[in-house]
Amino acid sequence: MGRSPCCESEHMNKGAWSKEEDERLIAYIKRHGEGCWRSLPKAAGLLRCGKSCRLRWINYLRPDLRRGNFSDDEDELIITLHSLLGNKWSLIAARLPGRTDNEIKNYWNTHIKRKLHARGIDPQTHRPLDYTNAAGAGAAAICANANNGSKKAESHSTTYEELSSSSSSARLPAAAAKERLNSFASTAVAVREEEESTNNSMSSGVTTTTTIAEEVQVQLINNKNLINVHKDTDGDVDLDLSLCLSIHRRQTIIRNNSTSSTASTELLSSATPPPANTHRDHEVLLLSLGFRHGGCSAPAATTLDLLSDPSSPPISRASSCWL
DNA sequence: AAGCCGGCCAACCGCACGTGG
DNA sequence: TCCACGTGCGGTTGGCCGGCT
Repeated sequence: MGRSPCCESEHMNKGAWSKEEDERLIAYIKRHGEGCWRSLPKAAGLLRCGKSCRLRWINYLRPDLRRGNFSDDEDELIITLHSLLGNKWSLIAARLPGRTDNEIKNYWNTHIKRKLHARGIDPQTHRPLDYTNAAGAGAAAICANANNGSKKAESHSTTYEELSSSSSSARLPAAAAKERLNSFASTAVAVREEEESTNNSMSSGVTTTTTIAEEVQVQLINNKNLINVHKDTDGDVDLDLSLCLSIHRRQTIIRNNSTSSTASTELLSSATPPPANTHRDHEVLLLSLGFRHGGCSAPAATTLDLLSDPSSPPISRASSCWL
């Protein structure tokens, strides 16, 4: 069953790489760039499978790698990101320039786990060890789900009901989440107002449909996309993830250029549309907004609804896994 | 000095995903 | 829609090394 291994040939080298192999690989990639890993070994004259070459390059030979000990700041960042993302090492590595997923994974298993145990914290659940032991099946199920990123099939079935029916400490921090989202929506409005005040005429124009008072609706037409932030009169907030990504980028650009309105305008005009890999960008965006990952990935172009009260009717969308 | 043991980490393995035919 | 293929990801393995007895 399945495909035969890529390196089934008996004539392939395995195990540690020699200096000569490293040099060959580096020289080849310098000349031809990364990619086409399957055909690379033959072209580079290496008796290795493509996977092995890719791994060696990414984890060891890449020039932008940052070797050496992890700093305390990196430790804390890894712990924080792990509490948000679970064992999504590649996502965590993406937030630590120069570090690889493999390196972080190893570091987690050999250092940080012990460090957290010493602090009395369960490294999987990020809860106090005594609490974790007594938390019951509900919380355990959620934590297991949160740390089961690679086994995706069932995680999308997680419902608000399931989350809120588990132990009280595992319940959604609905009020806090709502507050964060409201804050983000307000900032989005501020961005719109700033754009209007600068009276810029960029091609990705801005249209306003309502006032800010009770109902906020921001529509930013960014190249081919429409950004929609909607705040109901009862305080619930909806926003389209793929599109608030653009808002987020605009915010960043504006912050970085707050001293020069001209520069802001120019940069805003060149703001890029959401990338192809929106799935991952949604996760990064939500993290940056302060949301906690609850076990599944945000699907592309979905809408995030936050309910103001845990007693509200359950939602069964995948997006409900963002807490 | 020799043997044992545990930590560390590079590398491997199997599976899932995205894409193109 | 299905399948094959290339690639990426997370879990696991195994060899090396240093400390301890």
